[in-house]
Amino acid sequence: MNASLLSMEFYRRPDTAGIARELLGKVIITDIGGIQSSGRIVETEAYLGAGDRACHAYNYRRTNRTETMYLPGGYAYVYMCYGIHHLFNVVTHVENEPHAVLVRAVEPLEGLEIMMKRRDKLKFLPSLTAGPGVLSKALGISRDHSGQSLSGPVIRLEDQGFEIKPSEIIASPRVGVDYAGEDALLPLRFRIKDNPFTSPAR
DNA sequence: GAGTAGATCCTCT
DNA sequence: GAGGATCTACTCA
Repeated sequence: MNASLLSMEFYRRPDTAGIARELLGKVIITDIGGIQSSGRIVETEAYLGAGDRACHAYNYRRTNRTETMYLPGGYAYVYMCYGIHHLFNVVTHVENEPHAVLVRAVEPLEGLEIMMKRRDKLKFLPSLTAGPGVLSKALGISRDHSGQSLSGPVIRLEDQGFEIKPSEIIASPRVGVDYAGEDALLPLRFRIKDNPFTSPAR
């Protein structure tokens, strides 16, 4: 296998939307409690920092929670939503520019058994990792991992040689951001065409 | 198979 | 003290 860790230069470019598109097909590997599990990214969503009203750090709002997004690219930003779901983000751009890419869905590769166990599932179904809340649960990612390096021992992002053709990538507008004016029209959500592990289209 | 309501708790005002 | 980048189960057809 031709696996290579993604470089810091990859994350630290100013083109967050481009990074979100290129993350499709890359592989997330977690090593939690000595057990390894991994999944291929099939759906992402870009958050363009201070100029993006849908982003937590809009207008450079700075709190304990968003502090992680101000790190330079290459770190994990994990936060809790609705009290029960952990959402896994990849921090991009340079230090003090709070851009991030939300990973919305992955296709399981290794550690199927441990993922099913974490999700209390007996069968292998696409819904195991199709959705931002459930994929982090399946991979064992929690709020404790916010600020972790993406080249570190616990969480790694690798290029394992999966090629995604441009014609297989669907870009669509994000939902629920009508108020954001022109930003609402930007196609910042990326998915792999016809992949059963993407979350259902809205 | 599709649509809707409720769960549940951390974070910011 | 209100709300949120969601998921699941239950209802109805």
